[in-house]
Amino acid sequence: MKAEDKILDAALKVFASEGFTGATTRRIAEEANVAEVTIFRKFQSKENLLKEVLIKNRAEISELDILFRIESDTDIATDLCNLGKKIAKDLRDKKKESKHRMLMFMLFEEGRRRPEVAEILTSVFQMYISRLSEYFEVQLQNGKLRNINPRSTALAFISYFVHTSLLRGVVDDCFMGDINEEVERFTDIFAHGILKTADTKVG
Amino acid sequence: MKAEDKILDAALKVFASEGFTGATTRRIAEEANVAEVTIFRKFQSKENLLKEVLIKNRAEISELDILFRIESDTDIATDLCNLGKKIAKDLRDKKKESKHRMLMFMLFEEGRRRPEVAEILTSVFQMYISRLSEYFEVQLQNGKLRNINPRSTALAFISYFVHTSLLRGVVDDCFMGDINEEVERFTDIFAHGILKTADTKVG
DNA sequence: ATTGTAAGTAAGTAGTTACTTACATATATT
DNA sequence: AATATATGTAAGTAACTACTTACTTACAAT
Repeated sequence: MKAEDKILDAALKVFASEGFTGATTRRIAEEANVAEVTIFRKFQSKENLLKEVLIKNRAEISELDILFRIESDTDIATDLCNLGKKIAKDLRDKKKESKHRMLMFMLFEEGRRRPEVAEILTSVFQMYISRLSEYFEVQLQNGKLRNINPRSTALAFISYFVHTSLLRGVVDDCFMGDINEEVERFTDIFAHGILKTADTKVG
Repeated sequence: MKAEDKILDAALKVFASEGFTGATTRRIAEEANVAEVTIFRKFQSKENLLKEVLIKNRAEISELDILFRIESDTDIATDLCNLGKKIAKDLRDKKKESKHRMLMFMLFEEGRRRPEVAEILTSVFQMYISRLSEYFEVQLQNGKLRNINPRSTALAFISYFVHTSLLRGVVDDCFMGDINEEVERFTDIFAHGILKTADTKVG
């Protein structure tokens, strides 16, 4: 792994856990196993390092687009449950040291201070919401859903996952037991909330 | 207003917007309209100032308990909608410069770094969830709800409000139109998600 | 063998920050 | 009037941090 990439990865990690102000170039260098001066040779300034971290991960996030593409199963409740599990799994995947959660934290924290960061958070959310909205829109036209607003519905769905994932980063696992079970419970409520009642069809 | 209180209020404001590390005692002093040295005379250290800010606002937050007490209206959908509007209103109340949102941001941000802060966030959430759970529990025994888990349901409900409130602090209002309308849409879905279907009763 | 490149070591600079000390002033209490 | 208490002004200290400079080492290409 090249020094530049090691630094970028380390920087994301340290920025996410200490915040931009709290992160020191020394710690980033330690984390990356490079000399501190290498950071400045490659990235000129801490400010610019942040910029590059965002650029790199923005690209990575865009590919995440796929995560929100629903593999339709004819059954909406099952669709949502599977999607939910997929999202929840991704937001706590330890293999990639939970890059998405680190990014999420950074975007939320630094977004309040830096418009460029807020702009990224905005566009990421817009992407997620668009994807989900499309799905709801289609199901609405299929006559399977009650009279709901697709965008608001998408936001509500996503809120649960982002919030619990943020919460888990702070209070780890004290509210929630088994994650899959929790997701099942949530998506069950959610699906019932938007579907035309089964009874209506039967009756 | 006494210097001590001016400092505590200013500190919450600055801590919430800049983070603990990013907040300087100079800025807090400016914000409070006191000399910087007064901060140290009253609070000894920045660290200790944070502690006192938490103590003061923890007491204030405990009173918030009332917010989650549901004024029952016999109709669960209406109950939840009213509760939602009450929460949403409180989380953006400008009169108190949105103290709750400032606190929320601070608890989420600093909670990841300071166990004492995480502990507060935990207990605040536990209080909220308990209150709501009780309500769901009762309605469950009244036979009005589907077979849901009260605690998971409470968490899901709260997630929407915390998340949208956090989001609003970063991307202000770009996803959501009129807040009350959004809340109505969400609580409509949510109520339908947990209630025994109307059709069942009719048919 | 020479040169170029990527990286490390070491020392230093300038600015900031938490916190201190010493002294002055205003206000309230006795 | 005298004293105590709360606050301000001003100057300074020690530590830290972003960033620089100068020199060295390792290695690959020519």
